Amino acid sequence: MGDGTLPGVQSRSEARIVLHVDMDCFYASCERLRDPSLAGEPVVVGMGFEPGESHGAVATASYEARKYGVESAQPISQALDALPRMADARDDPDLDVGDAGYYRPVDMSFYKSVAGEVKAILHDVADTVREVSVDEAYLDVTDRTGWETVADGDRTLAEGYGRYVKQRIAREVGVPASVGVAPNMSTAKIASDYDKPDGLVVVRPDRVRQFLEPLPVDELHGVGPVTASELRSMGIETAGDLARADPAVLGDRFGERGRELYARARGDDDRPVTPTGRPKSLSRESAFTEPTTEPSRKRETVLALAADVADRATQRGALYRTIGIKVVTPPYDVHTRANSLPGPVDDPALVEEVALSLLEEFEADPVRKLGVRVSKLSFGDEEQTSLDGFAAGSGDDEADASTDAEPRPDRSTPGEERSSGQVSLGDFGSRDAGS
DNA sequence: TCTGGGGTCCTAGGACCC
DNA sequence: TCTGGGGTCCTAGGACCC
Repeated sequence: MGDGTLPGVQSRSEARIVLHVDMDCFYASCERLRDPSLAGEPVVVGMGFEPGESHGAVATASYEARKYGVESAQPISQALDALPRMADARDDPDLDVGDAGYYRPVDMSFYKSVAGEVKAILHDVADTVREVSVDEAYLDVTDRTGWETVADGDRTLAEGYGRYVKQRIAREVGVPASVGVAPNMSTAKIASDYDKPDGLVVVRPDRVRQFLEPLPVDELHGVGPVTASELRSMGIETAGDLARADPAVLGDRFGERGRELYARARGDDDRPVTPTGRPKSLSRESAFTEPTTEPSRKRETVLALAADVADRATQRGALYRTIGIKVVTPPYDVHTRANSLPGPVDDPALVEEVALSLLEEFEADPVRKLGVRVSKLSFGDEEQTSLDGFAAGSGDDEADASTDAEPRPDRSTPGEERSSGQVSLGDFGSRDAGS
């Protein structure tokens, strides 16, 4: 440990510097941004909070609301039991206004606009930014700062940089963030979570192992309830236990993931921070208030979801090669069905048709939730692996690189004459439809 | 925990090909 | 109808994450 105690000096290290930026209860913070009177109040944001709706779940709870036991993913009914609506508390003499909260419906487009301001800062402070979700990103700032300790002893330049990023977000956007700084992604992720909200946790390269050592396994990214309880049954409670376990045994038990977890627990993670990529799939789903058997309701729902997904794909310039559905039957059995096409298309009518035909199998089943998904996406500006000799512009395809907003202009009228310019679809879906 | 919505990655078995 | 191996694609399901 006797490194770099000289004033402002180099303990020269090749270690990377990765920041994980995690916005604190982001949706609630956004709500406070447009309604400052919510500052310091319990705020709950979720689906199903519109007047007249009674099912849905919590997307985000402010830390004040969490004190009452409100958690994200909690059913709305439970949240309301733990923390009544302010409006109800005012009307009801039995309820205490001091123990009530503010409920807001999710307003994604607003949150995205706030997130856009945050992202602009992130791209300004880092060369490489990987956005994981609307409220979370990894940054590689190796070239912008260093692991050198500064004069007063224990602090590093990297810590100052992390503080700077946090403060810029707070000052310029007005929302709090927690930042983790570490030599790799998995440790940075844990660090940002370590002192939420409004945290700044720095894990120097020489302290990674001791930082991870005492953490319960389920705080590792990638360890959920199933893996955690299996690990515990093996006597592995902490990251330290995991780091000392036999990697071969972990490999046998959990496959590739086991070996990966072992490495992460030891602080070994050399995944580079790669820029945010294209989506791999697009989906839309919705739940019924209660399970339904009615075939017509199911079909209508699937049609609406299909139209929605296809529309989003079109807007994002995505072509899809696989169309699938998801059917959740009571108690909570998830079934998926999918069909792949001979080549990528942008064809809303086909999404509806395929989704409906896949649904037929569940005609008689009670269903609590339905979803439609398109996957195997490709994008207009990518190199088009030309399908069965169709060669979308054989010879000179760099010419249409500019048409990325409208990848396949030939596809116009949904319904009639499909596959005019696209790959021929053959008798898609006739697999179980007979003939 | 009686469970919302949008994603990612991994695995396993089968079809099919050489 | 005993049988080899290697590779790819597809589908379904599972675990996990925010």
